[in-house]
Amino acid sequence: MPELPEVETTRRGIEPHLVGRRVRRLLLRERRLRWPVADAVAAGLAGAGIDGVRRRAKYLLIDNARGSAIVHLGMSGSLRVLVAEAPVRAHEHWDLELDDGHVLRYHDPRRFGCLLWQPADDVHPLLADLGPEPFDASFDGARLHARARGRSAPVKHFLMDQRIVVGVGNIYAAEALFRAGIDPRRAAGRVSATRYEVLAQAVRTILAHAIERGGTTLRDFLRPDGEPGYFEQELMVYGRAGEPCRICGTAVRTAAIGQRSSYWCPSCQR
DNA sequence: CATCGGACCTGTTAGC
DNA sequence: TGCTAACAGGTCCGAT
Repeated sequence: MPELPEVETTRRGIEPHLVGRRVRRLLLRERRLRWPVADAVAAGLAGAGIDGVRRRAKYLLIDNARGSAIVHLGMSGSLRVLVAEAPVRAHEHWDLELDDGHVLRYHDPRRFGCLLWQPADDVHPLLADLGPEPFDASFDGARLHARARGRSAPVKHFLMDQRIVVGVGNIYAAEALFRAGIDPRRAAGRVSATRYEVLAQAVRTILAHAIERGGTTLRDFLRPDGEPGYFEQELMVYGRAGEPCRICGTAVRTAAIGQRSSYWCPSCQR
């Protein structure tokens, strides 16, 4: 589910409810997420005031003076702010109980997400090798072109590599490559510097627009207020196999690229 | 180092 | 209508 726009939408939704609040405790119903939830997380959070809610790549960081809780939503995770009495549904694996009677509740049927603890002044290994944020100045076509040199893997796969640039997953890789007019199967090393400049801008444009729309809801993504995201209505190729390209009318193609389903317009993308 | 396949899970949908 | 297989937004890890 969640790529950068969904995670950022989640961050913006929960931040005003969390910052300045004190955590009563972490209520864990199921520790078996991507990695077992360590006792250090509850110990790090309990009793401390929340200073901020940040996003790095597709990770959310809930900060206090002792460190940060790291949340990843995996494929099917979502967070909502609810009153503490709200009935618990299936797959709601933990609650962060706040001092104002609300809880931050985590829902994740597939349990590919995680909840980790990062002590202050420490960088968790998962965050150590991440590439630049798409909206940072260090992300540009020149960097993409340089890193792609000699790579034979498809450019779509390259764009989804979080060491190259963070936040781009299967949906937005397809959409950005469509916008840039690049065939997703093309070898990363065989895309020109000029076209990488176009692609970098396309990534920023697509992600920014998706954030404005509250992300993409395909099946179960919900914003923290329970509303779906509305970017699905604006998808140009993702999930549109056989349907006419919105630009030229050619049937949108689909095929697996690196084990992931991909969609593109064979006429607009070369 | 780059690339590939498998692994982790459950729910929904497509196809017979 | 019912059963089964395929597939789903992520990404780590080990083998090659």
